[in-house]
Amino acid sequence: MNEALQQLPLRIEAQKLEKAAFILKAIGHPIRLAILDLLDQTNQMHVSELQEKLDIEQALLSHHLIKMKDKGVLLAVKKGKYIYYSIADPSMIRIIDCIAQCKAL
Amino acid sequence: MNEALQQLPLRIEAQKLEKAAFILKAIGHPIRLAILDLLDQTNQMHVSELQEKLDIEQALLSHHLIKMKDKGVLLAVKKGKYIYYSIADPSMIRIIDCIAQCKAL
DNA sequence: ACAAAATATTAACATACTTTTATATGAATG
DNA sequence: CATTCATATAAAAGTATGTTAATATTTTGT
Repeated sequence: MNEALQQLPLRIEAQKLEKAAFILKAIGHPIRLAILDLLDQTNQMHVSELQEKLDIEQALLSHHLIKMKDKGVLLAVKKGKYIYYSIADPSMIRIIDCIAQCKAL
Repeated sequence: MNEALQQLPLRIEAQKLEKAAFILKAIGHPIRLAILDLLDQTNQMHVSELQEKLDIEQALLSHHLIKMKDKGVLLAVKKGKYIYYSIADPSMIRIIDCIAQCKAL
């Protein structure tokens, strides 16, 4: 990203812009938003539970979960057979709430 | 997107998920967030003003503006020589504020 | 140890996004 | 009316993303 953005009269600093864009890109997909919505409600769920709710291919769900985990959006904790996913950062929920309440959508 | 999502116990309905994802994808880029930040502060700006602030290629800026306009994020009004862009929906600003204030970023 | 269940990994493909360079359009001005 | 300024469009190239299908890994129960 452009260096010059560093000295701009933006309310959001360049580094934050990068991070925000990174997060938005990481969650900007219907399946991912659905996952976040479910995890926000239930605190945590394992993959099979999510798969049942979402009714999508196992590999596809796994892919989305891992991508979000890799990008720091989700946490994964293995408990025996299952892997429980949860939302990494509570402030993430505010973005989701914001979307959920956004009348424009 | 998966039909079955329609009957899910999600707080956010399937259609809203699609729209939200669409918007998030449309704004999930550092340059676009910077544009939104500037437009939010100034209400409206024409392309040259934005270009000066952002210091990026004219064609690149034009591309981002038009994409956001096509996706309903921005409005464009031609006044003689200039084209003024503004944020289409005020509730969009809440998402941006949310991002700006998000400590996690 | 074996089979089944839960999840990840890989490869392949299609599609979409970002950027650059070059060119076109249309409005304003001397 | 020719030029300059503001902006868009097009083409090309590189990169990233989403999806499917097939296979592998790990854990559990028998």
